[in-house]
Amino acid sequence: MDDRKSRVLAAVIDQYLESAEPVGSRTLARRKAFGLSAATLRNELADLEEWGYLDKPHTSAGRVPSDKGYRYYVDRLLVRRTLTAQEADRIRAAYRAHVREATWFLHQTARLLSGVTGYPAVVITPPPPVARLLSLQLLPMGEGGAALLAETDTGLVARRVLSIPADVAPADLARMTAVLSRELAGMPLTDVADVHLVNLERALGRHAALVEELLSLLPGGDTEQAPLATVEGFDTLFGFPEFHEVERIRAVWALLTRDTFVGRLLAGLGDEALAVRIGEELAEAAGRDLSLVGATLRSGGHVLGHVAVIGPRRMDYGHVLAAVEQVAAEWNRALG
Amino acid sequence: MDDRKSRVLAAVIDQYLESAEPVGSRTLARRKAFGLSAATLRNELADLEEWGYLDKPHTSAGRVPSDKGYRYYVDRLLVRRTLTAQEADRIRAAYRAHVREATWFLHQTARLLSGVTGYPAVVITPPPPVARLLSLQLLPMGEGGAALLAETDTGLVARRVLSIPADVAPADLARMTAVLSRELAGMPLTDVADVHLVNLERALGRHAALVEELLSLLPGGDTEQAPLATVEGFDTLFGFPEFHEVERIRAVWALLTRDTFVGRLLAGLGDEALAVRIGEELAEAAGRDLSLVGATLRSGGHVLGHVAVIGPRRMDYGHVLAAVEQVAAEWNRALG
DNA sequence: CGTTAGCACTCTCTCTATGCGAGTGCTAAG
DNA sequence: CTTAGCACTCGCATAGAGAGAGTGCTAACG
Repeated sequence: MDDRKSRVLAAVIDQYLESAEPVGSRTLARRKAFGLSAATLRNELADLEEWGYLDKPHTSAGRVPSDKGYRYYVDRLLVRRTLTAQEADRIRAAYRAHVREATWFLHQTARLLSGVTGYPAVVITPPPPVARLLSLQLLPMGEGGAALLAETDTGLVARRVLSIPADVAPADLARMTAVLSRELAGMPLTDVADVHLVNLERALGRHAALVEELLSLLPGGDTEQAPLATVEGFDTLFGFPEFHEVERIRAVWALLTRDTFVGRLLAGLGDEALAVRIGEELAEAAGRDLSLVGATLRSGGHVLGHVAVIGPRRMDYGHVLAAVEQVAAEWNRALG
Repeated sequence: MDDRKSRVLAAVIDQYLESAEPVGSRTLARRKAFGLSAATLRNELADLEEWGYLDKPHTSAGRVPSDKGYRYYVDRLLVRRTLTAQEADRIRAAYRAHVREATWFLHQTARLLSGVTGYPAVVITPPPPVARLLSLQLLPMGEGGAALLAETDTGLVARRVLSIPADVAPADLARMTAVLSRELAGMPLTDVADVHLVNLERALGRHAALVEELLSLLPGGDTEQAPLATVEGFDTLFGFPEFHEVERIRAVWALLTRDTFVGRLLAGLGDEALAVRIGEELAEAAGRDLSLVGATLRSGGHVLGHVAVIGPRRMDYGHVLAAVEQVAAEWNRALG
């Protein structure tokens, strides 16, 4: 792949990112100043196609980048764009808040990314085994109520507000808190829901069953309905020609809301700081038209979660990469 | 409107609800056993059209119900269906949880309604002025953290977990809690964000500014990004032929996620226990193809919020009405 | 030997014409 | 009042023609 071919490939991709339509030799010769005729470009295009960097929708159409083409483009040809001052400010401002709830922050991060890039964004909370319980408090809360607050070693917090039977006194709650803190410290959050400690039963007597039930409502318990993964900015997809048929949109929606998909996808990023997945690399038939730019979010050494922009394969990779990078950097500065 | 015309109107609507296609005299005569010929039905249809109960997409098409037709159908012709045992069980089970956070319950309710009916569902939290602060606690939470818990007279709870400067000791938090409880009790939640009490400043000294900032993060404060209204089950719309063009879907999405729309819409239900809004009754050009079946949710005498199923105007009103009614009843039993 | 002009060919997309089917309104007879 | 018959109206699907854009190949050029 010599230098000229690279430039041709880049030109095709740039053009296609803009127009969403197959790029022909003629338009290419006219638009970009190659100093080459259409005929010469045709030869170059034929080579690039043969090598797998370009596809042809049908015999007499122009060329369209293939996964391999995009991959080469992202890895080697992309001119890394910097964000505008406004965009950078917006990202910085988002991480100045005092709030430090995991879900709130993750939502915030996804919304921010979607807003800045104009594509949908997804986030996922830590893979369950990671978050370990640090402290656990059961606090009286109004009449017949109690708040269950759990802090984890990722520095973030889970909570539930519950109603409890009338015969449980504040003193009982305090005793429960003491027992729970002692018994559960260091336990993965996932396991808390299934806890059935003998010690617990001895210490708490008749309230043991109640406490167990309450614990099952913490995140990770099967009654926790809040999805681990969330999607923001889905509506941006309506604007792209590749999703102008309902079936396409529907397929993407189904994919993004299928509870295992986003999770597995982002978990697949492992601990790559900045990752790009293009088309079939998503390992999902329905995701053939999609690409992803994701980052790993850490807090205190742990992988806390992943965030990613998911958009049409025909994505403005330069811009998105810059945005994701910046967001990850701010996150790490604020919570790392 | 004599009895026979009513039966014809009902037949047209029933048929249209099923097929989503204009109903002609011929099909009507064939399908439903009227003992009348197509020609006679044509006369009846012409009358119903003249009176405004039916529309014609174009001269030589069949008839389609108008808003007025649907309205008459819902008010007088509808045979009230009962839910299946499974559906009823599902609804009952959903309200057995111990959790009593407003947002959790509202999400749950919307998800439930969408799941049972097969249409999208929306909920909205109480109109701001209603929820008044009962108690407010600031609790130490791990290192450099604090939980701000606010309970309101609607029996539900708002909370934030925040980070605080290192020089704020647990004792400081306790003092703040005492001051805040005294000063803010009874205040509408909305106003808390804007609070600037002289008393507060005297009692808290150098921490006053911090507390004010923290308070602004409670719901109602403008930094609270969580939407008041939420939509569940949007994807059900993909299945309906009336939304087979992206533009339609997009318009509905825009409507449902426009932060003022669902709010105004549901607020418009006032305190009607069970309300139906059809097409133009939604008072929104883009909502012409939609209908809504909503209920008012109360807790302790207050209107706590509204929940509604929003779907195509061509909706299974009988089923949806039964489901919404049942959900509202269970809600009131659990939280009323 | 790389580059370019020319040419025949392919394929999609748009436009137009045509015919079919479903439905209507009207009229006249039962 | 009901019904059969009939002429008429639209929408929609199908087919054919033509334009436009693009391709591959060949042969000439510097």
